[in-house]
Amino acid sequence: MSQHILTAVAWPYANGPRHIGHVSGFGVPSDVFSRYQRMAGNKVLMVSGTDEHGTPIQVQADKEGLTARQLADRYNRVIAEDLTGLGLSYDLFTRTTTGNHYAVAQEIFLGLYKNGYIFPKTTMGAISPSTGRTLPDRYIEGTCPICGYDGARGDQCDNCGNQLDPIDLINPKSRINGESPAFVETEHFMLDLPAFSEALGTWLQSKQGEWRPNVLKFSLNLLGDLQPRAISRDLDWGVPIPLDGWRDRGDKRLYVWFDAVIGYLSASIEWAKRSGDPDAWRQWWQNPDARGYYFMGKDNIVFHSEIWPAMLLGYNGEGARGGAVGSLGKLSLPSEVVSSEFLTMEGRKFSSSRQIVIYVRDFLARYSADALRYYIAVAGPENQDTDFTWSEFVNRNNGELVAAWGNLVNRSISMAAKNFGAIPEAGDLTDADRAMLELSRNAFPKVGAELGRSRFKNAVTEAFDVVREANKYLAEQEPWKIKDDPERQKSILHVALQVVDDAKTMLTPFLPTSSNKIFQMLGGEGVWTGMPEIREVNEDGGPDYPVITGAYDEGAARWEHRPIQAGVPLAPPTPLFAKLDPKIVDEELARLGD
RNA sequence: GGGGCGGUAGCUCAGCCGGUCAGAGCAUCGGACUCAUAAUCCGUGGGUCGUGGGUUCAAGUCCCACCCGCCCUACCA
Repeated sequence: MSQHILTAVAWPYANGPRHIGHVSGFGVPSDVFSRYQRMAGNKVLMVSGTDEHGTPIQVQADKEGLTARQLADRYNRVIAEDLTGLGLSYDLFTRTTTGNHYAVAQEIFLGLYKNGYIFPKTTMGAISPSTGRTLPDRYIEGTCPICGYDGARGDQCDNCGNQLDPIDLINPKSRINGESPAFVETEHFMLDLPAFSEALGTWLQSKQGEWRPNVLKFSLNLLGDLQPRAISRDLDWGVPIPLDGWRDRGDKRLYVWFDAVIGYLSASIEWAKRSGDPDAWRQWWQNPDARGYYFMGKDNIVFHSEIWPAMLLGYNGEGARGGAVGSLGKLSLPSEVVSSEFLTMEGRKFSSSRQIVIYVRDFLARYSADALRYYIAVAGPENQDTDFTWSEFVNRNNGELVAAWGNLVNRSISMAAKNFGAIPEAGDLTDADRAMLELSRNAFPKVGAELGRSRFKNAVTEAFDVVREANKYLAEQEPWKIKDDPERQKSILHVALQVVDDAKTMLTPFLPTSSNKIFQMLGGEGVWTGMPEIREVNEDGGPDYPVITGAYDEGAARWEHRPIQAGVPLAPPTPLFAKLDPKIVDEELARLGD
């Protein structure tokens, strides 16, 4: 019954703090999913970390006079704090610059190499003459050979829209330092993706009807046109290539995406080591009954539905060339790739450089994590691009979180506390009482089913139906009017509090902080649902680094109706959610750049 | 250029295999109520479902073309 569920969450790139667009795609959905699965009794392993290699981090570090490692250290911590502040329940949120990650990435490379799925090839590529580093196409600009536009990038001309090869640009210049790029022959390792097209096709076909159709169609379509893909770069920042003659070279590293996707596995292994059972990760990666769910924004689909599965197939010896299973043993492919669309900001794309952005930490400094989590769950880019507006945020917060849900909790507990000082006993139940209780209990399987298939909007809507029904029930029963019949009053309030408790349970994946408070208000002892914490760790006495982890299994939260106990003392409640002054809309809009 | 997704009430969005699918929440307007953070409850108006064709007894729902937005297009991550 209990299943092992791997929640693999996209790795944020450590070149800046995260904004709410980032966390709406991978962060909140993956956490809602994981919290639900834990409550449903499954064994969840939720892993991620910061992705810290690659050219952009090196470039930014150079600009700031730091080493790449120093820059990565800074943003690794900032991002860990952002995600912890949101209450994202990672079992381990680590980073790609650990010795463990290097070792696992190299092991996967070697497994693929031994099976013949990685081969060397000499290609022409642009490098920066002064540093010898790969100059990615997008870092080169010049005059478009087709339309004559001056600001064309190496990969594409923004003016005429044509795709370009940087070697064809007239007067190519590096966008990093203005120098002319050198086009040189350079040897790289290629991942033989065409060798997996058949195996990938079979695998993807088996997901028909299970995955969100946009992800599946997109992925199937790519199969016809798979090309070998370079998985190394001319760069000194990254995971060394684990082959004789290459290992010690300062100028060749694995391509950042190749090592980043391996992070799901290396983080699982690191988690197992830290848990005291170094083999514990195998339950999620090698048990055929385990399920792996990968959460990301739509721009990452190809890496999770094509490249990472191909790497796993190759490591398992399951591509067209066959081969042996690697020394870690056979590894499971994703069960589902859950992709979000994009969030826009007041009708425009998020842009850090143009200040069209709201960073998670700034948001959390002024508003609560639950308010943001609720907004993302109910109005986020689950199936299509959606727009974040401050006025919509205030409306949702004040009208739904505060007025409908917060007020239901407040009015119910307040009335019971004032009149009885405790959870009252229920007497004889009327049809209306029973109907209310039944509606609430019946919502558990309905909301749970939606959560299990990552339909978060449907889930939160179903849960809120219970809230609305409860407000309606109170309006109809009018317990405040029947002071002369305390027994009837007790029954009504008992029912109301029971429904509050049920709704609190069903909203826990979305609103963990406030659900913990309600649990305590109703006399619960200990922790209801665990919250993440940052812990300083190291590897074999090396430098400390922060990880996110938590004791989520210690919480009492279960996905089930929990009878409340009559007689538990109740104190007058304090409001759960802050009502927002509509003036903040203009204040926040003034903070955005134009 | 090629591929994918989206374009549904003022706003944010649901609508799987074609036939109570023209919806929800908020906002508007009218009423009720006072336990509660002036919260809640009842009622109400509002959409030629991007445009133009087509298939069908029947189409937001299938097909074609076009327009707009977003993503990918393999050296951004």
